[in-house]
Amino acid sequence: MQREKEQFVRFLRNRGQRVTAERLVLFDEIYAQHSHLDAEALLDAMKLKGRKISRATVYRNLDLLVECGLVRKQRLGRDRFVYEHVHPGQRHDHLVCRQCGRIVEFVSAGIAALQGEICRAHGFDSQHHTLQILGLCKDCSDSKGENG
Amino acid sequence: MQREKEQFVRFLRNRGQRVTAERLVLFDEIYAQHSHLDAEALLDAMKLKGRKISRATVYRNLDLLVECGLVRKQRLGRDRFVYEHVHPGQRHDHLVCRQCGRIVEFVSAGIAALQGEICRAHGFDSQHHTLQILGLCKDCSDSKGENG
DNA sequence: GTAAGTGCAAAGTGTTTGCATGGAA
DNA sequence: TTCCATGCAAACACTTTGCACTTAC
Repeated sequence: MQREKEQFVRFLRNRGQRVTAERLVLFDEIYAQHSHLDAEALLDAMKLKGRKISRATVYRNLDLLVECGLVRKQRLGRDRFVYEHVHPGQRHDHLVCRQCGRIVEFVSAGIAALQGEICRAHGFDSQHHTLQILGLCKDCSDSKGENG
Repeated sequence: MQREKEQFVRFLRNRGQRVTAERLVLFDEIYAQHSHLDAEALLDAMKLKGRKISRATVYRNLDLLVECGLVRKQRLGRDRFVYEHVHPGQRHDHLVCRQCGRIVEFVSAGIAALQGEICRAHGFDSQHHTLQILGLCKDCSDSKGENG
């Protein structure tokens, strides 16, 4: 995380952008949490810490982190964008529970191979992929079985 | 398509819902086009045919077709939902060009296997998946090479 | 000191909803 | 005749933007 923070600061300096307290605090929060955050959750987390940051600043800086390559922005089932810090090397995808919204990460070597193969076949120059598997997590499908 | 239309009509009757001119026209349009439509495109297509249908009706009936299982609703790269009629049997995924927005379908047997495997490993009861590969299509990456 | 960042509120975008009117069964 | 469907406009949820004030450099 220290390495990533330095990367972020370097990125800002290179572009003549400023290293503000808000940016650092947001960075810390995103890296402190392992989970998948949306703007609202981030806003709440900031408020809890007594560090109120405006919604606009949250959105603006999330985009900045995405540009920097440190954060990934995706829609996972919901209407909102979900942000997660990029794990070095470890490319993962998501299982999303339609009932409770739980998001589980998984890593599968097979997908990278598949992606390459498909792109070759269609003359695509692929940058990345998004794979979501939607369904019911264990807890939800168990409790569904009990009621039904 | 005739078979699907009958399925739709049966679906409506079973639920005590009505077979309206708007519903049939929308159905026809979605099945006439092979492409991936958003609500706006559908609205425009209707207008072009001199058959004006309100935005609300378009959205309401797209949802109905999704419930009926004849239409798939997804976000593909863009902010809008994209709708496509379901091809019988042929499960496919999408390549999305980030430059021009072109959407190319592909079928890969490997993904279904992967999906099953991953769900088993995580105790998930999977309903379906969405795989998007984002990148540059051949035309866009060629013209990029020329300019750069 | 100067340009970039922030907060606020207003504007955008895409989608959904409430309600009066119209139309299928 | 009865309700469901439609159209319209207003409401919605999330995100972006304009502008005056603040602050990093």
